Amino acid sequence: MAKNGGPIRGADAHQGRPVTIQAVAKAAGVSTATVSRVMTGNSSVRADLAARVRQVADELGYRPNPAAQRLASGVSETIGVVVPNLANPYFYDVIKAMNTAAAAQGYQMLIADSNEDPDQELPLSRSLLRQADGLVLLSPRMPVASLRVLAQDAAPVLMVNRVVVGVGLPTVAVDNHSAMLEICGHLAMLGHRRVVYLAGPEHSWQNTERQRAADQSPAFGLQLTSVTAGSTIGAGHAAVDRALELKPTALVCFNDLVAFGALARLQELGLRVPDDVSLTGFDDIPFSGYASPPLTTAVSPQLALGQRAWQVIHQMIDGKEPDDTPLLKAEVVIRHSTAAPSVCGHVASPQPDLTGQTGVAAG
Amino acid sequence: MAKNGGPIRGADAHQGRPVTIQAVAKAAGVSTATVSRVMTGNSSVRADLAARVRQVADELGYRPNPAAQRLASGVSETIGVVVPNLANPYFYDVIKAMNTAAAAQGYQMLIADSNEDPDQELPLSRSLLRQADGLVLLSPRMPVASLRVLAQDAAPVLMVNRVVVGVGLPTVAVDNHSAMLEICGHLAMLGHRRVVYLAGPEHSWQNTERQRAADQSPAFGLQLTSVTAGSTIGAGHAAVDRALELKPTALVCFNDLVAFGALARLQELGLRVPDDVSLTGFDDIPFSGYASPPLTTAVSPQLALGQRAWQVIHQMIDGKEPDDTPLLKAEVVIRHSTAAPSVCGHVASPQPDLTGQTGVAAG
DNA sequence: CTGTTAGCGCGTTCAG
DNA sequence: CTGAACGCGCTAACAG
Repeated sequence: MAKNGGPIRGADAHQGRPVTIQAVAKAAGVSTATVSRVMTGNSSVRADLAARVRQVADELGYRPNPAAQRLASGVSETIGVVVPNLANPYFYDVIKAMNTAAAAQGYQMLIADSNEDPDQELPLSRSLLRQADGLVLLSPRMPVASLRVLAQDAAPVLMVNRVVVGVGLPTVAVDNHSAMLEICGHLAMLGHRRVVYLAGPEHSWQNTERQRAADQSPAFGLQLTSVTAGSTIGAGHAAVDRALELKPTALVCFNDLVAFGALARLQELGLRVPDDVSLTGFDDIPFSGYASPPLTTAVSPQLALGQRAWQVIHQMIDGKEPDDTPLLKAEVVIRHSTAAPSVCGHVASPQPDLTGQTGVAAG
Repeated sequence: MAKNGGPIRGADAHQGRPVTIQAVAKAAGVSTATVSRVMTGNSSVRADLAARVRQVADELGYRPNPAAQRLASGVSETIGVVVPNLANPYFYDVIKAMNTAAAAQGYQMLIADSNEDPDQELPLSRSLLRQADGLVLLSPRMPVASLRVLAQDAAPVLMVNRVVVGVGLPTVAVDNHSAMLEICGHLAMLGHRRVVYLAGPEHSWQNTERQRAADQSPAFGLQLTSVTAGSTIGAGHAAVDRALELKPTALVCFNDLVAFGALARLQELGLRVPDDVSLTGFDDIPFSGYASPPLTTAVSPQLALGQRAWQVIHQMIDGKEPDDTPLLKAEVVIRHSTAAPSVCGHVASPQPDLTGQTGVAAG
């Protein structure tokens, strides 16, 4: 009389008690092992028996308890994702792509937001790793020592958009450096000289790479100075005034969000883009093409990145050695926020309604 | 000799075997029950004993297995979230707010994207509900029958931004109707007459509410027609041409994303906002204030909504009857995308550089 | 206050 | 191919 079906002891006696594998087994006149085999589909069961079990399970509305499955098998079909800022369109486009790919294979996503706090990342990561089959770190800002801790757990951990040699973590990343080089080259070709870079978050590898390219721009004849901004619209907005003190003819922004903020501030100041100041972003978030003027930026391939990230982490979970991914290429797309600098410097005098684009050749 | 510590049988023999509660118990010379009590902090344990256990646990790096905890206790400290589109900034801000509130109390978030497919929502919901302590449905599109199925599971399920009477689901929502009424009133006061509403997704309650308000606008003297758009930038972009056939002086958009798309299309067409056509959005996503012109829109309070949603679902999980939440108010914010209609209809002739805002009174 | 003992629901050997 | 039995790691009675 011990285990007779409905142990009425929880609060949910009326109809909420979930159907267990035992209930199905009894109703189908088989053992729980057989039900388990049918449900997982791993072992083989005689066809008619399997059909009967399946039908009974359906009728009873049986759905395995994930916690029990996890405990018994050690598999959760879940991946953890740590992201610095859940409210950045760049990240969530990557997440969406990953999620789509993962969902297609029955995996779900446990997401944690570190709020741009590098010290939060390790604890969050370890916590997720305890519940998920694998972990994806999006643009992690944590110190290398922390990465190392994660790496030696020997669990499937993938870094996206951060490259660190010597830590044994597989990586999928975009080639920020060469795209930023192209952006600088584009500006130089347009005739710009005094340019300022509105830099991103301190611990961001992407910023490091973009900054590195920016620092090389003297090779194109650019005099580039950096001003700290950040990764948000607000940061871009706030950094413009400091940047303008340097009398630049172009502003190169860490990302599109910063460019958005900068654009707004410039317009508040009565400066026109690109007539008075050229402006570039990075990432090509969906809004950038629709801004006015549409932003010149680099298409950081969110979709491909997300898909590739899933592929790699999936392989790792399956115990395969992941294929090495070369850096993904970021295409620079020239839109209307960049043009040749005006002859009279960044504070332009009132001008006729020229549509930009083919402005005055600069000296 | 059965359970002697490190059962070397899995593949991870060297150093990857997690420390179990038993290991801690043995090392501390207490029973597993005591360790459990110390870790959960529910029951009381003699102070010195507790301290010893804690220290041993720390030294061993013990961290409880969540699956086992879940199985034994029935609690996962996880909430599930179903969202129609993981790539919509509006949802993200709500999710981020919820996540922040939830994380502060040790809860995590399992997120599923239904990709605007109403039929995906029920299976996703049931799956999440099996693993989480509660479920939050963001702007669910699923049919009422499905909601009813979820409701009778007697599990904690909360709807956000959808109000359905008669289904027993608690709800947190924004008052879309009155805000939209205000938007229409604002346009009427400016002197607009021919207005078209770029409508949102068919199964969206928010669209229903906004549409309902729009349909009442004849009371203000507006002649409003609706054109189906959707909820994305692309949808707004695509709907403009159809809308313009009606020669409107203003476009009222389902949300800011649609407004963004519409704005871009209008500009491609050489129409100026607001000089030639006024434009309104809804939600006030972070980009709207930075668009050019900045969008007149309604501030759908994402932060408050997310916080409130967490409060309510948390109460439900704790078995309390949730407080009834009145509709949250959405403030209309007038920015620069709306102005009085130009006297000569929507295809304006070249005009002097008037700054908009206080334009000509219309007939 | 503490230890002993059952399970939680399922996957998985191991016999048959 | 199938069933019996064990154990995943932990919490929650129940005794003491």
